[in-house]
Amino acid sequence: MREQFSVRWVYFVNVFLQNEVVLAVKFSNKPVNEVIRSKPAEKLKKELELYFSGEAVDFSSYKIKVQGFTAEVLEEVKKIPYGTVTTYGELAKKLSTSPRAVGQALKRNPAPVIIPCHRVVSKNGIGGYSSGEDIKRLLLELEGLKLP
DNA sequence: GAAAGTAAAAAAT
DNA sequence: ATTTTTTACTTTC
Repeated sequence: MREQFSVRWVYFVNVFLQNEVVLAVKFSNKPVNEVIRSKPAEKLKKELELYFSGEAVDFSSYKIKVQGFTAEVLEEVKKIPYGTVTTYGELAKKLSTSPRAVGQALKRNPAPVIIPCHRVVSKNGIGGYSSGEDIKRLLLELEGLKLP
């Protein structure tokens, strides 16, 4: 049983769900046709709309479809509070791994925004982003951060 | 199993 | 300020 919907922002943010587990989040310039059946999906859509209007919303209770090392990294990422950033190196220290491995895991993150991987930046610079660095910047600005 | 590719960082130059 | 290791994990032979 699949559910999906779009939220309008700079782009359309398309969300795909299955059994209350987030399968994927994608940015595109076209919306998907909406299929919502469950309450949690409806709630998530409202929370996303709030988030994109500039409110501090916490998505850390949502489940994402990932396993293994990637899941461990994403668990840590979910703990980063709204409006703050951390570095690949610091995450690596917590997980006793290397910054590069952290980057690998974040690249494989299927659900940007819900997993706030845009709050992980490089030590001197912004770092990369799977949906484009420009989107990463916009997300950080939305959370009230100033970038050099 | 080995080799190459990463959204990085530290060390050396 | 640029280049060169070092690094741990995945992906692909």
